[in-house]
This record gives sequence, structure tokens and C-alpha cells, in this order.
Amino acid sequence: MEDRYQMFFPCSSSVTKVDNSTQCGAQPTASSSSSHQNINTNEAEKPKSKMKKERESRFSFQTRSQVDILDDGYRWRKYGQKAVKNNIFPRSYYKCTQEGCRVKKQVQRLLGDEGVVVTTYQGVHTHPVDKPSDNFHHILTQMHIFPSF
DNA sequence: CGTTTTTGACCAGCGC
DNA sequence: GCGCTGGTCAAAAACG
Repeated sequence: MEDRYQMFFPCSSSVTKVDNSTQCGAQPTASSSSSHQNINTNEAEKPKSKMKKERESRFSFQTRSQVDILDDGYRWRKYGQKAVKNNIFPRSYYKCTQEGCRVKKQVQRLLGDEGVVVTTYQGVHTHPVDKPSDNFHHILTQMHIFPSF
């Protein structure tokens, strides 16, 4: 029964740019650590120009599921959890454990609809899935991937 | 014993 | 400039 994961896009196209207080989709802010690196000793590249580091493709979708972690075939390591405003449910941050694969994803439940899980992917996988999952494959056919714009 | 989760601290961007 | 919000790091705990 693939009814366990029911897809619906209230505002699928609005993933491009939404306000921070938009309830439709509850998009996270697009401020990933941008153009500045850590406090490493090597500063070989100095981005003097103001280049915005928003090249990571992001797309989010919502699923009606009992569990937060959807089995998409990849292996994820949780690296953070933060409580966001206007939402009693915390947001979880995951990273792909595959070496060289810097794909991240965020998972949070939607306020008001406890059964709805908002999953946001960031980046593209460099390796194929380890374990195929039928339920998620059905979702992949309906997803719209937004490349860097 | 290796890997993942948990949790607080830290940091950066944005608004006021 | 300060405070708030969100994202990541890292150390220890938890799990197999």
C-alpha cells in the first residue's frame, strides 16, 4: 500500500523564494554558510567579490507519514536539531554519510498537521542508492529538482 | 568497539 | 550595534 506516503504540493513552485514567515511549505531560510570559510590557516582563495553561495540545488516536498525519517535508500547521519519559531516541532538536520557526498537534508513536521512531514534536500548525490526503496521511488517520479539558478 | 544520536555552544546573517 | 533566529560543530552518551 503506497498510501502511507501521500504526496501533495500546496506550493511546490514556491520553493524558489519565499518569505521567512510563510506558512505555505514552511521553507527554511536559504542562508547556508556562505562565502566565508572556517578559521583555517589556508586562505588560498579570498572571495573578495560578493558572490552568493546559493548554488546548492534545493527542493522540498511534503509527505503524510507516520515516521520522520523516510527511507530513501541513502544513509544519513544526524548532525543537529534546532527548534524553529512558529513551530512546536523541532527541525532535524541530516547529512549523507557517503564520503565526498555533501548532500544535506532537513526534516520537520508541519504545525497544525502533525501527520505531515516536510523534507528538504540540498545538493545532489554523487553515488547511487545503496538500498532501493519502492515507496520513495514513487515519490521521486513526482519531485521537481531545482538546479542552481 | 565503531558508528550514530543527542545536546549545548558557537557563529553568521538579518532586522530593528 | 545589539539581539534574535537559524545552521553547524563537537564532545559525550547511546546503541548495535
